[in-house]
Amino acid sequence: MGETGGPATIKAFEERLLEVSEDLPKRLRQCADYVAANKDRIAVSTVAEMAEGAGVQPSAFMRFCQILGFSGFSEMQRLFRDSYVGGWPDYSTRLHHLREKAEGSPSALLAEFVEAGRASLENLLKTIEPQTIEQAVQALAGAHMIHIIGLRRSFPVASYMAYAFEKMDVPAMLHSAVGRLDNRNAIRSGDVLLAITFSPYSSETIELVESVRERGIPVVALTDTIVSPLRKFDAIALSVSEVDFGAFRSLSATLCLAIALSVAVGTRRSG
Amino acid sequence: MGETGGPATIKAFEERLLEVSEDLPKRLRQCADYVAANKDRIAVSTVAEMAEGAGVQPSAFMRFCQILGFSGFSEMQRLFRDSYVGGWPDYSTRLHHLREKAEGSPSALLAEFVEAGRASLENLLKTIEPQTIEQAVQALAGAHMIHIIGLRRSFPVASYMAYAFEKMDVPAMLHSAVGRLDNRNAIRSGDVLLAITFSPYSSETIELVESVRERGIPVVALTDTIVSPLRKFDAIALSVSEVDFGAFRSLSATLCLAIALSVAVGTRRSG
DNA sequence: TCAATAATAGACTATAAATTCCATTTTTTC
DNA sequence: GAAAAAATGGAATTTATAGTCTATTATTGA
Repeated sequence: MGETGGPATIKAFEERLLEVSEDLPKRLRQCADYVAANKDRIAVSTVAEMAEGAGVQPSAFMRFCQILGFSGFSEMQRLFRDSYVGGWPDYSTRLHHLREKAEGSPSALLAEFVEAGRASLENLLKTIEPQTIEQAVQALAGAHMIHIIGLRRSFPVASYMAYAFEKMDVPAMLHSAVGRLDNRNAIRSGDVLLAITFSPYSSETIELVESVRERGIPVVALTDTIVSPLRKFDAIALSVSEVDFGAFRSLSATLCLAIALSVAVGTRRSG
Repeated sequence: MGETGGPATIKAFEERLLEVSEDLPKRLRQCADYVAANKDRIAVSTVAEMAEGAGVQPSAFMRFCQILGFSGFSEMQRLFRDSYVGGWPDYSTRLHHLREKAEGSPSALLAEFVEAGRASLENLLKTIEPQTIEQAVQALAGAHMIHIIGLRRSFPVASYMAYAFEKMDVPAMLHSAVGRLDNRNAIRSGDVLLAITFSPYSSETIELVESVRERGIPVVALTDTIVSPLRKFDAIALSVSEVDFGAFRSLSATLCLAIALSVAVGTRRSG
């Protein structure tokens, strides 16, 4: 195994990866993406594992290693094994460390939000009732068109769901109130409204829900707490309580629920 | 490969090591001493290497592993490898399988996303470098105006940051490409561009970054992995790797970083 | 010192992993 | 739209590595 001209340092490796990954055929690009996102795995995985992770055949992964300039996987792995600095402290130690260190520093802040996010996620699983999601999925999957509304702090959630539905060929429309245009007449019988709102609840959203319910159109709501004003309108309500830190919340749990709901609806429709 | 009763955690391993190493014959004691001092090497070494390090024969090292309660070296190594890649057991493939089977009630799907979100958050803490966030905060806090761009899947993140900045009275402008309006001339000297993009990278974002960098305006980037095209443009890049489900990710980690960054900038400015 | 016991080294075998090769499919080019 | 080139998947092959077995050496106690 003589020296082949592969990258000799992690830095050189990264540069080479960047340089090479410009135009790469499909499978090899998958390798590049997976490797970029999981560099740390190289040292402790087999080709087969890496290949599976990247969603390709082991032979494809081998070719990828060679394109990078190595003689094969083993040589590439050696680079990572040699520069491996293991013994990272575990999550809770790191968290503690970050929190203590320079209170108010950006990374201490990050640690707080990460912790809040984790707590929220845990809580989400505990509080969500399977049958309620099931109802929501059923309603949304049967809709001609899904109308999504969510303003201010809920707008990110609304826009992400709109994106997800679009990707899965589910007919959906985002009511974004751009230019104060009101599209409520686009909501027709057979459609469903998906309303997302958190305290303080936007009046626009509440109003839309109210007017739509009067016309007998089903509403699925993503909201917080059980006292949400949306409860009055007999909607299928999924409530998420997000742990907040300061005035802001990380939205981790909300988005998790949102994306799970979207994917469930998407697969239900095509299935 | 049946379950052998070896230590199941690093902690248990350490206890067992301590307990055992009281009275051990010469060679086995060498093993114990070497392992105690080089626990991190176990994950990336072969028996032969470990044995050489300890100054014993491979077979002696094997016996040592068995005394610790493992079936052999491989089993002991697995403990260290698994704990290194930390609760991130091949989510991409797990979720992939889940989708293929289209099996999975909505709540099972939710559980998967929650689990993926949790792992992503842990990983975020592990990979983010405090000094890079610090740089980003500094750049953003010193800007006259923060211009935010993030399209498609990144749009939720962009819009949430715009919302957060607004709430904290930080001058910020969201470039949303509504109506294909191009606002690039609004970006002036003294401003900073905050670009958010994830694979597949929107060409609009890349182009904007490129044109802005040519004018010498600083760019802070929120992106995934090191192969992101934004790397080329010498931006302050914060990379988050998030587990995805086909085209979707729960964005938990990304939003956590985004909100932490926003709040840090907000307090830095008013402080 | 001698027997009995335990420990060790080194060779041997089984196994798992890396790597290569080629038929098949996909993409490009004319 | 056909021919050429490139990319891919999967099986076959080779190599490296873990794990086992046994003869030899050290250690202990009488």
